[in-house]
Amino acid sequence: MAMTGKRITEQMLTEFRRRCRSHGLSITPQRVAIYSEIAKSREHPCCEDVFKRVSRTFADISLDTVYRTLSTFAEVGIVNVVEGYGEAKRYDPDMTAHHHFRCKRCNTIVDFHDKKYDSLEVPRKFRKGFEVSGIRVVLEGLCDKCA
Amino acid sequence: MAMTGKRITEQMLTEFRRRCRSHGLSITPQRVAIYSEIAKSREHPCCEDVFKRVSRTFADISLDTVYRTLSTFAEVGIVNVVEGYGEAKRYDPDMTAHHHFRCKRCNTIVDFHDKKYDSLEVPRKFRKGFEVSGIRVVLEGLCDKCA
DNA sequence: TTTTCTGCAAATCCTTTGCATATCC
DNA sequence: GGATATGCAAAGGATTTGCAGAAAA
Repeated sequence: MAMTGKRITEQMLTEFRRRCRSHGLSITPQRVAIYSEIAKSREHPCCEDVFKRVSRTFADISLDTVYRTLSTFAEVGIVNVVEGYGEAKRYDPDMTAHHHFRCKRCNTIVDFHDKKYDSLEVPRKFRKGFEVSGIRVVLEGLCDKCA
Repeated sequence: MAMTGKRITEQMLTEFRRRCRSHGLSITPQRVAIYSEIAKSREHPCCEDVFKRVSRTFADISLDTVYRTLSTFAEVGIVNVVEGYGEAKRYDPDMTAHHHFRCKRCNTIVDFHDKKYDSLEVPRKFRKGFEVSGIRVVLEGLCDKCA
């Protein structure tokens, strides 16, 4: 069962362009290529990973464009930065509520959905004064390959 | 209500020494100083933070000793690396199960305990093959000062 | 006395920045 | 044409590493 990429649809691209416009971002071939690559991914790639993949079809894209672009995408809410533990920053194209399992050994992050986890209440302590915009459960341990 | 440091007890130091021994680590004044400082902390300091504080009483400790030491402590389970989003690595002396609130603006991390969160079940998907050793809920948003 | 640590300096890795040119709107 | 993005090269911050001397077991 290989890790297969997600399929990217025309609607996703349309929505992407809409989002860029609404934030005053120009739509460049580099951005489309980077978006397409990250949107297809499942393993929360870092900039270097994305750069390598985009390079296959966009030979003269530069690494710093990838850094800049993913950083911009994160700012405007096209992607998320995933929680990390000191290594290179990794990005997640899935903006819907979901949770993570992280393997301590190989650093794989597995996304998963779980109704119970989604319905967790914000503890009383954070209901006044604080503004909680997201809840994520992070499981930590060894994945099936490493265990 | 200022952020006050935790008190460090003789038992904690004893336990710290025991742990070092059991992992074959020598007990050096630098390690004791670093341990004492991180054990007192509440704000998940980075290496630089710890270095500054330890330097006050241990003038000629070097920054890379702090890097090496905290990294070693994390390996043997004396401290944890907290989830981060691209900034400097931060450490947490609290090894008991607990959860985090993270402020997106000022990066403050607030520890909290919650019975309900502690009793979350591991989803079926991760019960076979995987080894889940920890569950942490991370709330994200704006803290009372930033909101 | 043997092993392990520390401090120093240099190296490395990841990421950001300044600037001139090219591209988008 | 004016604003914005890109590529390149250089800078920056965080972290690691090699090594010789110092301290711990």
